[in-house]
Amino acid sequence: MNISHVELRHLRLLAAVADSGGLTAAAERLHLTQSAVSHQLKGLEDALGLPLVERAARPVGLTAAGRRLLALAHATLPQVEAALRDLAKLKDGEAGELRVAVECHTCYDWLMPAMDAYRDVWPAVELDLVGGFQADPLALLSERRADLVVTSDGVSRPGLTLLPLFGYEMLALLPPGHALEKKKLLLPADFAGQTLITYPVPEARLDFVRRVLAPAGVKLARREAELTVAILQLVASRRGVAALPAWAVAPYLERGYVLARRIGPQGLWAELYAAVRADDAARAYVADFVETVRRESFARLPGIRPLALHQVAAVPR
Amino acid sequence: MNISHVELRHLRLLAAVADSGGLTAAAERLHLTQSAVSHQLKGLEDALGLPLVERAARPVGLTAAGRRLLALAHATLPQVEAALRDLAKLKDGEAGELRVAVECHTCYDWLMPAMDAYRDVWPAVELDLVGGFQADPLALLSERRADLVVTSDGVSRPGLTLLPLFGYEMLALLPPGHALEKKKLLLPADFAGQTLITYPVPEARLDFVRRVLAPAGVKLARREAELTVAILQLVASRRGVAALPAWAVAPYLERGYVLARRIGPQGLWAELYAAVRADDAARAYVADFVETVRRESFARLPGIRPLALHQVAAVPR
DNA sequence: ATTCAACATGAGAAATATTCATGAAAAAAA
DNA sequence: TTTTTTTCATGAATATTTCTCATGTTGAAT
Repeated sequence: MNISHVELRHLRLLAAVADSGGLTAAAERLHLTQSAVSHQLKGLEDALGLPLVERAARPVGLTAAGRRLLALAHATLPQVEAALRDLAKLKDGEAGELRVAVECHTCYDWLMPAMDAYRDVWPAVELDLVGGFQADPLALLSERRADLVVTSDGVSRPGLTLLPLFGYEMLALLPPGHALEKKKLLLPADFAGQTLITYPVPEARLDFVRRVLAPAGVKLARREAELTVAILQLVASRRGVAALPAWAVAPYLERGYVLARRIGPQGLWAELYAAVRADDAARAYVADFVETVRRESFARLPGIRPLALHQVAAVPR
Repeated sequence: MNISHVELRHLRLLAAVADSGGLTAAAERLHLTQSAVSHQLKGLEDALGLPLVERAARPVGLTAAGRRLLALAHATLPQVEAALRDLAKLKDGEAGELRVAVECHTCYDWLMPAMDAYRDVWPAVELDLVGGFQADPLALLSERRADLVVTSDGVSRPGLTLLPLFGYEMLALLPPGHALEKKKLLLPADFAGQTLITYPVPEARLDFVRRVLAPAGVKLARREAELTVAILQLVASRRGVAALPAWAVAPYLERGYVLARRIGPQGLWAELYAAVRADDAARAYVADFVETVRRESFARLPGIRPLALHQVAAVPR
C-alpha cells in the first residue's frame, strides 16, 4: 500500500482504536475481527513508515504520528457524515414524522441527549415521544400510533424491521456493607432470600428475573418503584437489591452510594433494538435516527457494547 | 457498496472528473482506465442512490448531489494532504536542501508559482535555484551542485531517478495574416523557407527541430532570442515563426497577438521530468516538491497532460 | 508457574477494484 | 447525410485487497 492510498477506512479505524482503547474493542465496534484490525493497522503503519499505536499500554497509546492522524480523523469524519446526511436529504427529502415509543424506563437517560443531537441535524423532522405504558409496544407500529419503538425484544415480527442499537450490562446493586459485598460476582443462588426492587412492570419483562432467577428456580419478594433514583434510594437504605443497566447507575457508583456486582461469570447482558415498520427502515431520517442513537450512546454510556449485525437488520443501502 | 463505504478514493475521483471535465480525462489523470472510472462512479452513484454527474454535457456537469460531494472533497482532501505532509515530516524531518536546476527557458513560468506554494508547506527546506546555462544539466546532480533537475530528457541514467512531471503540447506560432494561417494543422513541409525563432540553445535541444524538421529533412534559417516575449515580438512582427509550449503562449493567443497551429495530426508533445539522485527520490521533501509541481501545473497550465507512470519512476512508498 | 487477555501472523477465502474487449450514443468531420 | 471520432457504459475475466480462520506470541495478573 502506498501513502497516497490512505482512506477514510483507516481514519475510522484509528478513531475506533483510540476511542475504545484497544484493537479488540475497536474490532467489535467496527464489526470486524481482531485480526482484520491488526492487519489493517499494520498495513497503514507500513505504508506511512511510522508506528501509530503503542500496543503495550492499556488503554493503548498513540504515537505522535497517531495523534496527528487522529486529529485528521476528527476533522474530516464529521464533515463526511454531514455531507452524507445532506445527500440523504437530497434523496429522501428533509422532512418526516418520527413518533418514538420507549419500552424501558431507564432509556430516557440516553434517549433525550440523542434526540437533541438528532434535532440539530434533522430540524424538519417532526419528532415526538409516545408516552405511557404499553402492554405490547410493538403493536403501536402496526397501529400507526408510533413510527419507532425502542425494545429489548430481539425477535423479529413480520412487517417490522429490527435495527440493533447496543448491548448493555445489567449489574446487581447492593447497599454498602451488604452480606454479598465481598463476592466479586453473584450467582442466582446468592440472591435467595433477598427482596428485589424493580420498576412496576410484569416479571416477564424483567431480564434479571426471566433469564437469571427463574431458570435457577429462585423466587424473590418484590418491591416496586417508578424512578431509578427511587430504586437506588431503596437499595441504599437496605430495603433490598436491584438489577439495573450499568449506564443508569454509573453516577451513583462513583459516589459510593451503592455497590455494583457482575451477575454470573460473563455478566448479564441485555440488548436494545429499534423496531420500525419495514417500509420505513430505508428512510434516511429513520436510519439516521438509529445511527445517532448508536453514536451518542457509545460516546456517553459506560458498559455498553456493539451488537452484531442482526439477521433481520438489513442496513439501508 | 454501502453508503457508509464512501472513501477518499471516491472524493478524489469526483474531484478529478469535475476538474478535468470528463471521465476519460479524469481516468488519465488518476492513472486508471476509463472503464475503471466509469465503474467506480457508477458504484458510488448506486450506493448513494443519486446521480452525481450529468454525462451528456461537455465538460460534464454535476448534479446537486455531485456538487455537495465535491464540496466535501474540496473541504477534506487538502486536510488529508496536509496531514500526510505532517506525517512525512515526522518521518524524514522537516528540513533539507533542494537546489533546483532548470534546463528549459519557459519553465520558469510554472516553476515560480510552484516554488511559492512549496515554500508555504516546507518552510524549513532550503530552496535554491541553480542558474546559468548548462551543457549537461543532469551532471549537476552527480556533481552535487544541484539536487533536482527539470529536464525533458526521459532517458534514465544509473544513479538517477526520473519523476515524471507532465506532458505538454508545442504549438507553431504565426503572425496574423501569415500564408499558413488557413491551415488547421501544420506539417514539416509547410515550414520550408521560413525563419525559425528560438531560444539560444543547440538544435539538438529543440524538440521541434529534432523530432519534426530534421526527420523530414527540412532545414530552416534560425534567429535567436533570450526571452519568450522577445520571440513572440519577432513572430508578431513577421520575422519568422516559432514553436513554443502551449502554456507559454496562451496569454498572447487570447489577445490575438500571434496565431497558434497544431504541429502534425496528433500535435507535437514533449515531456518534462524531475531528475534526482536515486537516494534522494524517497525523501519526503523531494517527493512532495515533485507532487507540488504537478498539482500547481495542472491547476494553472493549459495544454498539458499527465505522464504515464514511468518504468524508472518508482514512486516513493 | 500458570492462566488469561490482547495482539500478531500466515494461509486461504471472500469481496472489491481494475482491465480488457466490446457496444452504444453523441458530436464532429467529410 | 454518412462516416468518423470521441466518449461513456457494460459484462466477463483478472488482479488486488481485505477479511477470516486458526494458531502463535507476549506480557500482565493470579
